[in-house]
Amino acid sequence: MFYLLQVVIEHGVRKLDRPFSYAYLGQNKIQFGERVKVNFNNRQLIGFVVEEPLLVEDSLEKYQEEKGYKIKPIEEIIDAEPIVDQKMFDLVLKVAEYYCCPLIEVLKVILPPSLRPNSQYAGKPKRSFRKVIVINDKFLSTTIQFNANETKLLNKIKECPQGLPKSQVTAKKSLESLMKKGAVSAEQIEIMRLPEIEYEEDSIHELNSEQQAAYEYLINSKKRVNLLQGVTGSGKTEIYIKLVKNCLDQSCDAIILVPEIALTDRMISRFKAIFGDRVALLHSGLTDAQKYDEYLNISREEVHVVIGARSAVFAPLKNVKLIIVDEEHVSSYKQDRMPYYDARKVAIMRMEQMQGKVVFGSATPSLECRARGDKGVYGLVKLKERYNSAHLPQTKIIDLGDFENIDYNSTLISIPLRQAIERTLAKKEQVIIFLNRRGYAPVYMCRKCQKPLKCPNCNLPLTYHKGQKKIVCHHCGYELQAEDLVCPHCQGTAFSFVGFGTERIQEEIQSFFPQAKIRRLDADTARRKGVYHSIINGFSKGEFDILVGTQMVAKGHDFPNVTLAVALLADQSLQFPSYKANEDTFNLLTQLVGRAGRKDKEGFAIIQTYSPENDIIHLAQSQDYEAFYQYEMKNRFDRQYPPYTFIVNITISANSSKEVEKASYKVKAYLFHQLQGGTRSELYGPSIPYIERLNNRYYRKIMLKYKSRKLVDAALKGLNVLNLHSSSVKIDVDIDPSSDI
DNA sequence: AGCACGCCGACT
DNA sequence: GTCGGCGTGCTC
Repeated sequence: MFYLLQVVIEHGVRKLDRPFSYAYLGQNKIQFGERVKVNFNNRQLIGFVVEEPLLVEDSLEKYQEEKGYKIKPIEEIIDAEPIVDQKMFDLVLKVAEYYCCPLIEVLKVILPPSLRPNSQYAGKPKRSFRKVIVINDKFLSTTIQFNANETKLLNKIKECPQGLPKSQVTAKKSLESLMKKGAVSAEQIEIMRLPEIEYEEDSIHELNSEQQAAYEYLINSKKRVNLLQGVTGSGKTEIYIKLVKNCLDQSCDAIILVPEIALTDRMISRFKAIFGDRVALLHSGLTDAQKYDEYLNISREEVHVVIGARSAVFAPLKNVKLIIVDEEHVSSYKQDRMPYYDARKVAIMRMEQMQGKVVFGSATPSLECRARGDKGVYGLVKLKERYNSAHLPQTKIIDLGDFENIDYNSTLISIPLRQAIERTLAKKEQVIIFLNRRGYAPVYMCRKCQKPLKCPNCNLPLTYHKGQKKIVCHHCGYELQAEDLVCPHCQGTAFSFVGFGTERIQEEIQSFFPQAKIRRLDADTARRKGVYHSIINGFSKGEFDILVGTQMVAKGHDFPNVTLAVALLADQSLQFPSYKANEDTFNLLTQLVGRAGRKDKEGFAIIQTYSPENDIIHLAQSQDYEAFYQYEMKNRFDRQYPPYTFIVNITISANSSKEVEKASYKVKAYLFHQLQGGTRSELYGPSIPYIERLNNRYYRKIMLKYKSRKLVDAALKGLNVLNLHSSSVKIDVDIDPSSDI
């Protein structure tokens, strides 16, 4: 007699993505949803029990003989209780199925690090206990005499309803005698290492009539998914708060997804002020121990609202009936590594399962989302009033190709731009300058042979970092000291740099405005913890005049004294070889321009470009989302990209270019064969991707466009068992990728 | 993923 | 004659 277990093992490999049978012969309870230690192919691994154990009456030997394969007993039960419940597991199954990725990989993302079925984390932070002194209940009904010291300690203990931590007791003698008399005793209590959330006092605001109408629309909508499209400053947060309150009033739970916790502290503060202890915050800044406690805290229904980034969509709340996705258009909701899930899609799956509602909020919704709103697949409600009534800045496009605008002093900081900065500084107002490239110069070139230095692992140009005196690969992190460098082609020792990064811009602007205080915000300066916030807060308080930086400066945060926002080179994101380049550029420029929108002062924005006639740049200039939406939908239709089709990126990689070449043609031939007869799909490639080589691995890409998923599913599943000869070959499947490169 | 098994080349 | 390269197959 034994328990038969179905166990998935920790390796996230397609070939092993199925349950293996194990036996449990012990006397303890073993349940579905617990982790176990198993011996798999002579190695110690962690597995996860995916079915309720089955009691088999036969002996293990007899059963093995019937089945014709060996069934090993498990080594150990890790969890005393299930760590995933049936409902969550059903969601995990759906996600793994939709995204064609191993089940175990999805189990790993939904769990905090120390609960993951992964040997790497074995024995990592668990519960934490502390010894406390508590009053004995029985003692309350008796009368015992105490001396002065004992009474003092007793009163101190009485003040702590949770018990007085033993470490805080200084009068050890008195404690001893109190314990002897039976008045108090020592107990182990579990402590939660949850982080404090800072917030300012606040209460629920009255909704204006437009907000109220939108709120009622969302409450009454019969649609599973609803889009709340509201211009910046229209007060979407107020509506979120009302929706969450309504949800809690019905004893249901809610999840609020935000793109990045760091950019959302105002909203978090409001939620915390209004819902207090019922709110938990999940983010990457927590320690493993905190993540563990937070997971437990949420599972035990101590909280009913969870705010967090992408993975918070899996928060183990038991009765979620509302998921709000703020800034729905942001691409960070899609995970760009295994498992390639999209939190927006998972939110819909989870609410379909729970019969709850999804609310997507955005000022500039993604085309997919808005198109579904227009088609009536999603509900759609708009907010058009700005109730903080900041008006749009005057936006000027500067043609960098026009010699009138450029002089020998700088090719990227045009004459009109310099004048605008000068005017702004003269008024004691602030400037934001955006350039999407960090470092000093993106190309470092030998003067003798004119060849740029390239990364030996990735074959891409190395970026010059002047401050650190280094030449760095931005893709793999490879770096060289800039001093005593020798050209690998011609042995030349003199180098020059081409192009601009934020570091160089900071230097040039400083030379034009020696008196101005300038700070830079990019992945280099924000590397150390807290630097990001100190720069943002410092700029907000007016501690410096000009903020130069990458993407980071365009997002979130309202700087009341910024009246000039500058995109130095708008072409950069426009030229990006992705079908989403237009959409990303429009969003980026719209956001950046919005940074200079002021209530009481006149705001200005400058967009520099070599293509001043470009439609997207003009649409961003006029901040006209509706026009942009119409324009880009036509573009997507003409080129048959989402939302008119679905796409899948299949990336093949191997240790040599020969291997990857061979394997990619094999994959293409296989898929082509499988999709024969299906008229609603098309294959492109194999092509050489933008990053052809990374860390000495070679890459090829195949894109699949489809309208119906039917045949596609079977074809992609077949990749699991496709024989590719060489073991270094990997196939990565990204369903609904965030871009097509 | 990670490991054992097995079949060919170039060494003591 | 043996050591070790990595192609192949298997894991409850």
